[in-house]
Amino acid sequence: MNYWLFKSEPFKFSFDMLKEKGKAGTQWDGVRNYAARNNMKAMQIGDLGFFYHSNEGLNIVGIAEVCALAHHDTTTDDPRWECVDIRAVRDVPTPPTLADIKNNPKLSEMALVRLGRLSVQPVTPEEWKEVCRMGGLNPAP
DNA sequence: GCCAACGTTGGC
DNA sequence: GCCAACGTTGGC
Repeated sequence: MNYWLFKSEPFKFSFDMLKEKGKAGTQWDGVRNYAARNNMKAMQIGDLGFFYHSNEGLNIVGIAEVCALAHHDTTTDDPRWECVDIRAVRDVPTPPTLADIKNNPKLSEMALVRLGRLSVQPVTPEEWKEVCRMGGLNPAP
């Protein structure tokens, strides 16, 4: 089991919209970055990921689960681009903000801090536990 | 709205 | 295959 972080602008696709998709979830399409795509190709069914709102909110608002392995992104004809499907698992009770994360020395190596523009990021188990603790999820899922 | 970071493109 | 130019992202 691995941990990840999905970034989205809430006015384009928010965590609430993911929740409305229900158990079937939705394909995480539109990613046109090789590093982000490679992360998705490495995902397994049942992997968990934080759902981060960029531009507005700047916080980790929910937890999502990978429910389909990487497959062709149907929003393009280009065979290079693949994506996984994810579904909402639960809200984070007290969403940690980017500032909170930057202020936590344990999280100074997080991709969210170091590689701000990467839209799909790996999260280490230590970072996962720490962010869950900050978010009011204890023990971590 | 500005600007820094960084990925991509294209000329050589 | 290098590197400058350019475009996009995203925090502030």
